[in-house]
Amino acid sequence: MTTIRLTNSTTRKKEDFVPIDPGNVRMYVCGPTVYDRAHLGNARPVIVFDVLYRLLRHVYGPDHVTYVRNFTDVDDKINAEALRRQKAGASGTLEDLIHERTEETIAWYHADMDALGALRPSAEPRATEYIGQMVAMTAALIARGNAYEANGHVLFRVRSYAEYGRLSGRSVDDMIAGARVEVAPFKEDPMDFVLWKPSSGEEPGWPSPWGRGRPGWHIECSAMAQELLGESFDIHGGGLDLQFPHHENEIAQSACAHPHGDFAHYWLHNEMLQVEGKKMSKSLGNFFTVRDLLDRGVDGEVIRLVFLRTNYRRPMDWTEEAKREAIGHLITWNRLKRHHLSDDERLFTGAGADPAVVAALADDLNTHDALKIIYELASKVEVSGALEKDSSLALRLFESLALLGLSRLDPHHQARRIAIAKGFALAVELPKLQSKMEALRTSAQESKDFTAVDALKTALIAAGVEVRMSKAGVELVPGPDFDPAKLEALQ
RNA sequence: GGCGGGUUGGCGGAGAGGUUACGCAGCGGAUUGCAAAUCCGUGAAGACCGGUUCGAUUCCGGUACCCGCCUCCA
Repeated sequence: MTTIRLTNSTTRKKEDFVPIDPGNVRMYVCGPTVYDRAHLGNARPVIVFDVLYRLLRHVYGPDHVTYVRNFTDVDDKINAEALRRQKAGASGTLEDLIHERTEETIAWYHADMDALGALRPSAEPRATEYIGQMVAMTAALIARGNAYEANGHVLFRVRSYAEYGRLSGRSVDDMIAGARVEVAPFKEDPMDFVLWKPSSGEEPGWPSPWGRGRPGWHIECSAMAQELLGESFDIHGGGLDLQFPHHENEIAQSACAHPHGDFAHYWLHNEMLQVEGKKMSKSLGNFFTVRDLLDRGVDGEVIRLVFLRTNYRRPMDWTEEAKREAIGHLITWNRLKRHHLSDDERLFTGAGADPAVVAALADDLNTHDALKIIYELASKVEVSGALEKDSSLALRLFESLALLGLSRLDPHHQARRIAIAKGFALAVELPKLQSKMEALRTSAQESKDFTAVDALKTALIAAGVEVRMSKAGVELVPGPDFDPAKLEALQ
C-alpha cells in the first residue's frame, strides 16, 4: 500500500501517515462562515483538501474515508446582514432572515465549489445543529475547572492547559507581552477566550445554563469533530490563518473536555492566496469571488489547475499569466482526449492513475510534481499517434488527471454555458459557420484565393471565437470573450 | 514588539549533497495557403557573507530584503 507522507504542523516535519483505523480514515476541515459568496481565497483549502480526500480514497478505498467540513452559520456578520435586511423591510423574524441568508449562501457555496471539481465531503454539519453538544462541552469544561462563567460569558481558562501554544509555536507569556488588543475586564487572563456569550434581542440565541446566548467561534469545531469523528481522529485541516487562535483553541477545548482522546493526529495548513503578488483585499481593489471568475467565463477546472501548480504549503499567486497557461494545458489535454479516446463521455475515476502521479501526491501532496509527470505522459501520448484509440498510455493519462479532479478538460465549457445563457443557439449556429468555413476553405485551396476565408476567420476571431484549421477540418471554439451579437451579420 | 515562512534561469515553480527538473515564453529548424496546433533542437538559475565537506543551489550560522499571523479574514 502507498505510504502517504504529510507535513504535520504540530511537529513541523514530514511524517508517514498512519491512520488510527485504515477502515475509516477520518478528516476534519474548517469550512466557511456562510454570510456571503466564497472569495477566491476560500477556494484554496477546498481544493487542497479535496486532493487529499481523493488521494485517501484512492489509497484506502472510497468507502473507507470520512471527510467532515462544517458550515459556520452562527456569526456576527450573518446577524448583521439579516438585521440589515429586516431594517430594509424584509418580512419574517430575525431567525427566519438569518436562516434564509445561510441557506442561500450554502447553495452558492455548493454551486461554486462543485464548479471547481471539489467532491462534496461525507458530512457538512452546520453549527446551529450542534448547539446542544456545544453547551454540553462548555458545561464539561466548567466542571473540570478549565472554564469559568463571568459577566454572562463562559471563558476558557488558557492557563489550565499547559500545552497551549504548541501547535502555533507560541508561548502564552510572549503573546501577552506583544498583545495589542484591548482585554475584556472580566477575563481572568488576557488570553482567555469565549466559549459562550450572551445574546441581545437582536441577536440569535439559544437557552443555556448561563442564560440565552450563542457559542463562541472555536467551540463548534471541537463539538462537531467529537460528535462526527470521535475523540481521536486522523487529520485536521484548514488555512494557515486559522492556526492561531482558532486551531489552538480547538485543541485546548477538546483536550481538556476529552482527556482520554488525542483529538487530531495530523494538522495540515494551507498557505494563503495572493493576487498578482499582493494580498487579496477589498481596499486594494483586487478582491473577487469564485463566482466572479465563473461569470467571466473562466472555467472551474482552469481555476483548479492554477491552484494545483503551487504546493499547498507555499503562498499561491493568482495571475492572468497563470490562468493563460492553465487554459493552454487544458486545450492540449482536451485535444488528446478527442483524438485518443473512442468515447468523449467516458468517465474516469482516478483508479487507474499513473503510480508516479500517486507517489507524487503521496509525498505531501506534491501536485506540482504530479503535473510534471502528467505533462510528460501527455507528451508521450501525443507522440504515440492517434491510431490506437484507448491505448493504455492514454487511459493512464486521463485516469491521472481524474485523480487530480480534472476530468472535463474543456477550458471553454464555462464560456460556452454563458454564451448559451445569452440566448445564442450555439449548437445550431456555430456548426453552420463551421461548415461554411470549411466549404470556403476547400474552394480556396483550389483557386488559391483565400480572401473570403480570411475575412470570415477575422470576423470570427473578432467575435471571440477561436479558429483552428487542420487537415482534418475546421473547428470553432467560443472563447471567454465570445460575443454572439457580433456573429449575427455573418449568417 | 512576539511567532512563523520565504528569497532558484525572462516568468512560474520542484526535487535532490555530486548526474537534464518541469511548464510558459524566447531562439533555430520541420510542417502549414496564412495562422494555430504538433514535432526536432537550443540558451538561461540558485539574494549576500561565512562555515562543514573531496564537493552545496541543496546542511549550519549570520546579513539584507519580502511575506503571513498575533484583530472570531480560508
